[in-house]
Amino acid sequence: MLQVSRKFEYGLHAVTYLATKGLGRVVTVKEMADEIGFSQEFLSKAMQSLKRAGIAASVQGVKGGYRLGKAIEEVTVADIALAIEGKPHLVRCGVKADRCEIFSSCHHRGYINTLQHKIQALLTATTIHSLLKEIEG
Amino acid sequence: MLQVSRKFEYGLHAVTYLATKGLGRVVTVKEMADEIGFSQEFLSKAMQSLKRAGIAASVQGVKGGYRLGKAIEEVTVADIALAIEGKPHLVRCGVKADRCEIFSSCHHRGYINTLQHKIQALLTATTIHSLLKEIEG
DNA sequence: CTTAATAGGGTTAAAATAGTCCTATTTAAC
DNA sequence: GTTAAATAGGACTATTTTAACCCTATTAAG
Repeated sequence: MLQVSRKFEYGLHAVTYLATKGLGRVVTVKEMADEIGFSQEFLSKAMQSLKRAGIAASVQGVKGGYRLGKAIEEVTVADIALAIEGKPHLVRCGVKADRCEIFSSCHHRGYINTLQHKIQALLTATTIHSLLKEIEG
Repeated sequence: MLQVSRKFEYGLHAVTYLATKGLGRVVTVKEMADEIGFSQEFLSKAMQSLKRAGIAASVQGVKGGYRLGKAIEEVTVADIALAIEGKPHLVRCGVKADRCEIFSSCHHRGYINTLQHKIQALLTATTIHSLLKEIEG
């Protein structure tokens, strides 16, 4: 429950790396994987997802690599989650459709949706920058 | 990412049921499973977890069943998550131990922990009662 | 003493996650 | 222009987690 996937962790870590050790240059997946100790191939997939979402930008070819695609102040946890995991689908109404009139299944969908919105709002309000600052400060 | 498990969903739904349709009596797992359309056996496991956590109380034997173990105002989403899924372990530092000096792995653990605390605080602040009220109101 | 319920261990099936492998494309350097 | 180092991405496999099922014990009402 509410555990982040490893791919999300890789992405989060990589963004932090780019924002702290990758300023003014492009960083290869190999460097990040070596430094951090992640699987290069798998981190590569995460970077591709981040690139598609505009969070990272890439340079192809020799001397290529990744840099941030936008200011770190503008990257939220929700952005990274969306880029890597796709739309969060917290709600999975297990109630059979034909029972919907019997019990308050719409209430159910309703309040679990409310919960989802609360979590989503929190993630959207949390930038990577702010997380880094909280640790340092 | 951040998707609730079915068991958690079952538990949440059951607590709501007890709080709305189970007042002043005990409700069997069979009744809840039939009404809501869940697997009886699996819901039973969820109820056992809720009972161990004090969220539900049980009566054994014929005419037995479940009722709420505490006031619905006092049951939070975090309580149900903890009862059913165990301690939330959002953080799973994938960084190899011997790399910890090289990169800011403690920062990493630090800020993902900060994120964890934020989510936990939200779930703890959210009672089932408040969710139900938000929908109705 | 039979029946309807919770309690719970153990096993299996299905789904999601994590990781690997291979190939194509891009581009700097020689 | 050939080579080498990098991203891009499709396809596959292994592992882990989740969901579900089966079976037996225990409890208590009638």
